[in-house]
Amino acid sequence: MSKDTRLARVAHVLVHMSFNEGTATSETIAAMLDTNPVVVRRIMGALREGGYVSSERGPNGGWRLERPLREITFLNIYRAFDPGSPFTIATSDDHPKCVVERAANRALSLALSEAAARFEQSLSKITLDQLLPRKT
Amino acid sequence: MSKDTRLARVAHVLVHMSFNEGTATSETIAAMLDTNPVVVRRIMGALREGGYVSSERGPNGGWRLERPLREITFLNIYRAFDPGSPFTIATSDDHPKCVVERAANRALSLALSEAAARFEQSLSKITLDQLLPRKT
DNA sequence: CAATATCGTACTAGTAATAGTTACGATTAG
DNA sequence: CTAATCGTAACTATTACTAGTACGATATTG
Repeated sequence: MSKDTRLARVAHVLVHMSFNEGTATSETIAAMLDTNPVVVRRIMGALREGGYVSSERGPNGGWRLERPLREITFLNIYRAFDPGSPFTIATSDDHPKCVVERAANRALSLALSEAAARFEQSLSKITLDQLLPRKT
Repeated sequence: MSKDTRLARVAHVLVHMSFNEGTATSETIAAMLDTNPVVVRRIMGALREGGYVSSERGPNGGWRLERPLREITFLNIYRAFDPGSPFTIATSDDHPKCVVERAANRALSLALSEAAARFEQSLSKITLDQLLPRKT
């Protein structure tokens, strides 16, 4: 599978958007990310549902940042994408009735959920304003 | 990407192998996992390098468990597979010179490595003998 | 109302990892 | 020598993504 880079990319974009009041079009943002406007619409669309950005159609439309950077965390963004498991590792399903397989799956699931909880905890501490360049 | 189920599957197999002294052929193990002997050889081959199992060729050959279950942890198995990142999430690489992107990548990398450390810590506490059915 | 800018979205293509399969060679017991 | 078994290369299938194409919907402007 190719990796999911949406979180890092959109964090990057939102910080740049905060530099310019007004709206940025999908095309402009796509140029920033070396990609296609459709990719941008998909990513930004997910954030819109959480109220972090808004969009307007038609001429002079585009995307607008709706919250200050310090009020948006990596966890907010991560959850906006409605992600499945962030792991490439999963339990097995060969013999669902085998008590040994079930015990192995239970142990692995616990380790995965502990790691996922730690990941979300770390994400919750990162706000977008922390990404601003220091003004020495 | 399809998910990596090797850890759960091989843990299951090793526990069953402990029930029978002697060797188990790749074919026998493959039947247990509903798969093909070649898949088994690939998975078991990785464990052989860590000394957890050994293999013998020729008639009456097969795979033998070389360590007691309580001395094999999920972390031992996980590392035997020489895994890359266990995450589906990665940093972005669109504008490596942009200070904002770099800051976003740094923050995300830290969260990922904290979660990975937690995962390995959890795996290190699971020994295979914990998967044995309780004899009430 | 016409023209154009812009988002919305369904559909297809590309990608990267494990899983599965086939084929065949190497080794060893008897 | 024969048969059982592992070793491994090469190829295909599956899965779950991201990336890209095409076209429709909507809103502004004159």
